Amino acid sequence: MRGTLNEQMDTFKRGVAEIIPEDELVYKIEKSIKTKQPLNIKLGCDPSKPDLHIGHAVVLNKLREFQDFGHKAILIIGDYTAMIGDPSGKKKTRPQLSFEETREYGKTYFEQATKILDTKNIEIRYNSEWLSKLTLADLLNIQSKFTVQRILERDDFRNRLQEEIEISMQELLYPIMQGYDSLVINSDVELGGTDQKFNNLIGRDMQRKFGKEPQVVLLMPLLEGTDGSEKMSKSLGNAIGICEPPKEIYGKAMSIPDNLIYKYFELGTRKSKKELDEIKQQLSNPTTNPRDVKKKLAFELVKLYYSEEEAKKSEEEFERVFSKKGLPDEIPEFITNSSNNKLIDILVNSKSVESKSAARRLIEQGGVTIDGEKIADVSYQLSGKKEFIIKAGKKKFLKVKII
RNA sequence: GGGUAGGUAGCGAAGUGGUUAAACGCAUCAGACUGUAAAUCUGACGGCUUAUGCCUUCGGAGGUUCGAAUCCUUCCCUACCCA
Repeated sequence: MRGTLNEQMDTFKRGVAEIIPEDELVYKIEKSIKTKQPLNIKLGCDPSKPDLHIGHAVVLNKLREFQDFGHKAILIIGDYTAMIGDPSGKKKTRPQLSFEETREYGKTYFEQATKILDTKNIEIRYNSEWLSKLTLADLLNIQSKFTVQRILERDDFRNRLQEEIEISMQELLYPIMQGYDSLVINSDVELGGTDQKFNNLIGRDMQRKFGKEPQVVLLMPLLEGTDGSEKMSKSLGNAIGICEPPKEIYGKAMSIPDNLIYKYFELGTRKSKKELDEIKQQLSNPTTNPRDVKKKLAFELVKLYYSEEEAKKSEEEFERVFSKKGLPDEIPEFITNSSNNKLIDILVNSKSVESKSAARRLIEQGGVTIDGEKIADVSYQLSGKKEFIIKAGKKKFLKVKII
């Protein structure tokens, strides 16, 4: 254990949306320092989508901070609950996963999460360990502590009720099961996004109803995706995955709207309070081009998940390809023979576009260049050389070799 | 069990016998402008050997019709109300 109460609280409060209740967290930390006992910090993980993005990283970063002060991270892989589907923020019922799938995804989750977490001070638990053993009588006993009204208070449910969108019985049970996890592992603090507030509070209730000291709920803001409006999520296509290639991370970070730069710094990186203040100041200075601050952000993110070297490379390529309209250093090759040298076919056969109609559209709209020259002729054929560089749309490059 | 309203392209939502590959909005893609921003403007947005041509699409299957997303039969699914 290390760190004073103030050091810990300062760190833990950074970037946080809500601590319920804060004075209990103070109490728990004081107790922990006095008894030299680390706190149990719970984080529930939904293994249904094993591609972690920097939205997930927000909470993982916070968990890492707790670890850095010596507290114990307990990752609950919700393999059992994933078979039900978490209704959080969803208007529709999620697809259910098989037991095998959730196990496999859980493993992937852990592998990716350790890009952020300290592997030493961590405990991984699958909630099937206890949930699968519950008898109907156990479940009835747990359920008897809660009322239908209490569960329906949740705004997801309320909204769906109002909008006449189905809610399945098992979804209703989801918060109960998740809350039960807290009881079993004796969590002192549960981390989550603000969308997890209800679930996490049920955990608090659960512990209290069973005579345990209730957990503190610490909620992190949700990070908007690259589109700047929706919450970051892979299915919305606005996520920056932490396992994506460095150039992708860099490029995607550059595409976020300016007003999110600070938030990304605050929630997505490990910058200190002082550094954050500097960034804030730079951004408010009218002579600063926000692009330059954004470049730092993009650099920082690549550095965080890869290395400084990769970050430099990504930055160089970004400048070359997009600022100077040059070529990336790796271009996929496509080899074709001279009897099939129609541009439109090459675009389709190399899977650069989805269909022939799409290829035609792209050409007609001026989105295709060959060796830097715009081609507007749909029936264009490559000839005269053995090698061509085709650019289709904004991001797709193709090196065509004719044999 | 009874009643009512529904199921249309990635999503939302028009259309209720023909000029409908299906209005409109969102999302997406491309172009212009740029900082691969954002905003804005323009265009595209089922597929095909580009054709004022063909094929596939309006929950599934069958039927009526010269012609169906639209009418009929049947099946499946959802919500709401009553019990």
